[in-house]
Amino acid sequence: MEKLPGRTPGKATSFDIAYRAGVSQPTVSRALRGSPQVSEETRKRILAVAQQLNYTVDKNASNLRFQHSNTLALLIFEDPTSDDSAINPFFVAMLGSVTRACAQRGYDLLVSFQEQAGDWHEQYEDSRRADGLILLGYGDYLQYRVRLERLIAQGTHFVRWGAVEAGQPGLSIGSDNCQGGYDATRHLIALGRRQLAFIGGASRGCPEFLDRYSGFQRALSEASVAVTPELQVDAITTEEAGYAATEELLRRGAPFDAIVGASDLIALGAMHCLQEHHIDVPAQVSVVGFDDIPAAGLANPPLTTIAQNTRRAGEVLVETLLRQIHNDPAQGQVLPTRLVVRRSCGANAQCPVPPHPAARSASR
Amino acid sequence: MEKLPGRTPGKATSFDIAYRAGVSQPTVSRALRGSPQVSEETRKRILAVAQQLNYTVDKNASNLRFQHSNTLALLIFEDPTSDDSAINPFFVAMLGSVTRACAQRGYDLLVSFQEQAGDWHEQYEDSRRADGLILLGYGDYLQYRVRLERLIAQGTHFVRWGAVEAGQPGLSIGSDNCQGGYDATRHLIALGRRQLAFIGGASRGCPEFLDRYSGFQRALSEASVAVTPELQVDAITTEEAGYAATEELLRRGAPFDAIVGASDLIALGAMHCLQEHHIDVPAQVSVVGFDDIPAAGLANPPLTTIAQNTRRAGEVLVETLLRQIHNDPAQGQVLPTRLVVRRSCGANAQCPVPPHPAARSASR
DNA sequence: GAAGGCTCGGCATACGTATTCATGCCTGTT
DNA sequence: AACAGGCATGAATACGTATGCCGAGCCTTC
Repeated sequence: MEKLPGRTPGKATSFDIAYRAGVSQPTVSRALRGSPQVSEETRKRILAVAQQLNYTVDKNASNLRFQHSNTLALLIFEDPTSDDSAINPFFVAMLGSVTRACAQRGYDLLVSFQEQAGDWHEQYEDSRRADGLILLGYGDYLQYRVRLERLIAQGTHFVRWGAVEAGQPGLSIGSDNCQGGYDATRHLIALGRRQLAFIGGASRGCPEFLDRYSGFQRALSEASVAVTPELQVDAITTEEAGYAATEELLRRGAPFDAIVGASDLIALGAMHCLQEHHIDVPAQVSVVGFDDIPAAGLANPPLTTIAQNTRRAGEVLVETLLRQIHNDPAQGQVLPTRLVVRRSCGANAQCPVPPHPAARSASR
Repeated sequence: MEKLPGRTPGKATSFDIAYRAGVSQPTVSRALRGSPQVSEETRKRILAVAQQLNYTVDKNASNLRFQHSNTLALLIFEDPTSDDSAINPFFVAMLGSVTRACAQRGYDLLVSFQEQAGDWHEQYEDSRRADGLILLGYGDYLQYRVRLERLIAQGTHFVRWGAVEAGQPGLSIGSDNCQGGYDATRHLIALGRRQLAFIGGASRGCPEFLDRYSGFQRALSEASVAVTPELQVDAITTEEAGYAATEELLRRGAPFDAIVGASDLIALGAMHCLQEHHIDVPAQVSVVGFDDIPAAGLANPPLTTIAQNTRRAGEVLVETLLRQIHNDPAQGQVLPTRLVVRRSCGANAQCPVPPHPAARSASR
């Protein structure tokens, strides 16, 4: 069945090029893919025609032939906030980083928000649609464990962002949350704070928060500072939760001179609550967060925080996933964090309030 | 060529299902797609086998057959900031909204950041990879005009987010920037401010900013307030630029009691600069932004701003694009904005400082 | 001068799905 | 009883690309 010579109304195919260039379709394919089997002269002729016709390879056909999609899928698991603008800023940074890492390697990126209630059926579809999956979620993965094992049983390639734990199915990439929590706490202790509160998940399931808390604990015990149970409050990672948790803290009445937030959103909420109660940050209470989201630097005072290396994280996630896809040896990785000192902790104080090392108590 | 009965190591195909169910491949396809031509009994048998084998339709083959991809592409044009975390938060909200709108309609979403220097070649590829394109960019599109016209000539379906202007190639969806600028300015005037500064693009090319500025101008002239050239400063939409522009404003020495920022990032930068110079917001200077990014509500004081309806925007973008793809009549749209009053303007002041209507001058 | 190697390009085919056309069976009607 | 007609399904094919295999020239070499 020979292709008609007339300019097809739709997109040009390799048959159209072949006809115009006076060669066969396979030769066109070979020429465009740079096969050495095609003479330079023929190749040039074909390329000229292809350019003239604005030809591009049909990805669907190409993918079908190659049996892969040249696409990765980023699945973002998030609590159903119902408000679009409330996407966790940290995820956003990851999204940007993953996108660029994919582009660098010539992969397309499919993005999908997985409402927690969402049927995992989509994942299966995605698994045919993409060569591999990147799972991004702050929350605890325990509820997804069944899904993960199903993915593995199905032979789907995937990597997971989150706490790196033994016994978790699949490969995990994550920040060193424990060390981060430790660094943040040590910094506060070095500034003379002795009554430290921790907001966000001393007892909740989210593994990242647990790790950060354990770093917090370690720093305290190393400095021989007592851990006060009244100064531990749970919170999910929203500003509102941080605000509410801080009110709870104030209600309890135990004095504190520093707050470690398990995330920046929590820390920002805490800062607002304190300011609302006319408690000066950092003069009376130091605040430190975790993540280094954009809003952290924009806050007043700018928030001291533990930065996660999102750029590197995206690269490692993509690279690890690709190794897995290509059946190269791959393994989980723990990424270092970095303390970013701004003003909310009381160090670097360009504001008129010097960081007095003396212990303070929170006034109501 | 009959498919071998053995369990193929890779993914199950419709032939595998057919063999197990004792029917032919076309019947499987028909059954799964819900064709009335297949008897209920046969359908049930086929569905059972399909489920048992974890079968899903191969999207590449399906798309090839259907001649479409069931996928939309979101192209984000952004100044090369080199820092991933610096993705414009407004775009992020749009991304979330577009993602959900796509998911609702059963479309996949491909996301790609187009560095300004990036070769538009990618777009062509995308155009085969996706059924349509959503173009998202704050900047001025003039430099892309050639590209846009090329897209049209190529018959590519696309919609553009941005200022809705006559003469722009293609369909545009955008907020009513002019009205937004007007509302923000009127609000400040109603609060008694009379020396209003505008930061961000009175003269630059970005059409959105120009529209916002023209609304600013209209509000001033309606209230018979003079427009002071010394109080207009250009800035791109980053916090640093807003900060720098405000310093320039202070350097010029002309008194002002309010600042309209062409975007929230600019307004936040301005606020920081003022606070750095010990100028109280809102007591001495009111500040209003535009976009209502998450950081606006988190700032101190919380930023009064003009909110764009990102949720609706995503829906309209997707819907319009799909209409275009299906050759239904479609047209550009202007979306209403909404004034969100927080504290940075001086209204709603729960802080001890009442909004004195008396004119103030900025101290250095 | 003939044989072998090398270069280049065409033929056939496969990837997995969805539709058009053809076929056989069953039912109902005169 | 014979035929029309509807119904369920199978056979064939198309979507566009990429590659194994083979054949046709051409050059080299003894």
